[in-house]
Amino acid sequence: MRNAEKTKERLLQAAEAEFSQSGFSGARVDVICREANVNKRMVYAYFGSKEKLYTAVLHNLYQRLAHRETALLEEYQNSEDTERVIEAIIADNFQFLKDNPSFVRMLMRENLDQIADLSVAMFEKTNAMNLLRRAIERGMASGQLKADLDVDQVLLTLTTLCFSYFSNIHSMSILMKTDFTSDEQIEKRERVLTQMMLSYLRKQEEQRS
Amino acid sequence: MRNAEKTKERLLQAAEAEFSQSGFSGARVDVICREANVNKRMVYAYFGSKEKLYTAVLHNLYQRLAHRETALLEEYQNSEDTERVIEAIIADNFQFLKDNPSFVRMLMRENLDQIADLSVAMFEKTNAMNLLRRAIERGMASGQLKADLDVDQVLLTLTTLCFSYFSNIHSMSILMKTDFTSDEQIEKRERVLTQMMLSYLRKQEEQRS
DNA sequence: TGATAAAGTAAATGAACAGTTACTTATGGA
DNA sequence: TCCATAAGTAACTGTTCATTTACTTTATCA
Repeated sequence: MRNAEKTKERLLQAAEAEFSQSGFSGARVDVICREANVNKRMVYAYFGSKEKLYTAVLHNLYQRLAHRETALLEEYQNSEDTERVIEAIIADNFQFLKDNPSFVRMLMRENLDQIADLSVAMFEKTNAMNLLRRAIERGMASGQLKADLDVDQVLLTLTTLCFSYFSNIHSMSILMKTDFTSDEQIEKRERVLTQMMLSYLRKQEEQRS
Repeated sequence: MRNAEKTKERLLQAAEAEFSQSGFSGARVDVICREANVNKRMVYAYFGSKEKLYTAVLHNLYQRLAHRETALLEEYQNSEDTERVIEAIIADNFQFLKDNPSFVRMLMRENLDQIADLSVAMFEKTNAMNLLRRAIERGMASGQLKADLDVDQVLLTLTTLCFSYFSNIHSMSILMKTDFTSDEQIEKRERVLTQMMLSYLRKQEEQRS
């Protein structure tokens, strides 16, 4: 009946929903407690303050991301097939962002608010970026990809294209009168982006349909 | 000494700064008043409520955008040169987003919060999107561009790439250890994006260096 | 079994804040 | 010049909310 771990877990989950929905200052500790079915007192017992609860939520989300990235890295770090690696990274990104809408929202808020130190620390450890960078550099060296690519710009483009599909999905749906939140549209977007990026990166003579 | 118009204007400007900085619930009416050097009472006399003040700020920003877009439309709506039109639209987007960081922030917040009715209404009137659509369709018909493009996806890509450079500029600067806010980097990004999009859209045989 | 520490509750406290009220001062037309 | 009205001020009100306090219940192990 009494279980500190479970209670913490429920608080964390409710907090993730509330903070990603309403932001730090918009979020209500009372709402979090109501949703979690936990007494307000426990927030302070377990987390210390609203702010520390927010940080815990953020930390938790970055953990999930890091976990996926590690798996991806292990699978592909020795792959010679540049195009497969790029495809896999895009696919992984799409899957993660689709499965974790609150991650998308929290990251948007981090971009708006101040980029908490925690985020800075996590960004610096990110693996997928390094994997992608190495894949592109290897592809350029081996002649699979164009030789004159600006690697940083390519990374920027690719990362940005994945993330912003999800972060601007609402305004874009209105702007283009299409529901981009459907699975069908998400899959389509992934396909289009992958093809576009590959066709841009590939050497001309290796161009395929 | 007393001037209702000037007072309103000062309030609006201070409100734009405060709302885009802190969001609706994070923004403090007292801060807006202090910055504007205006008594709190006047917010309620002139705008009615915090919420209506927010709406006025948003409206004002959309007006600025619409103004630019109309000018762009007049200049390019009859142009036959698809590539020049695309270049001009990207250039205009970059200029506007660079000059109006609070627009970027407010739009991010609209995406996060709920997309106010006002935003929906403004999105529906947007001109640059239609101009771009027509330019691409014309380019496809005339054979300047690939014939099998998915126009909606291209519009999505282009709009997104411009906006998200500015909206994610902070996390990206950290992630890639580069200050993307400098004029130099902004110009570089515009150049790279323009070239990338054009090289992707062009028919293969018309490919240039 | 019963004492003690952990888990949980309900209600209070006080600060921050949006919105109001009652009042004062400047301005411009009669 | 004076008065009607618009512009502006300062202090107050009521609410919302994060955080605390004082108290109760449950579990565990000596």
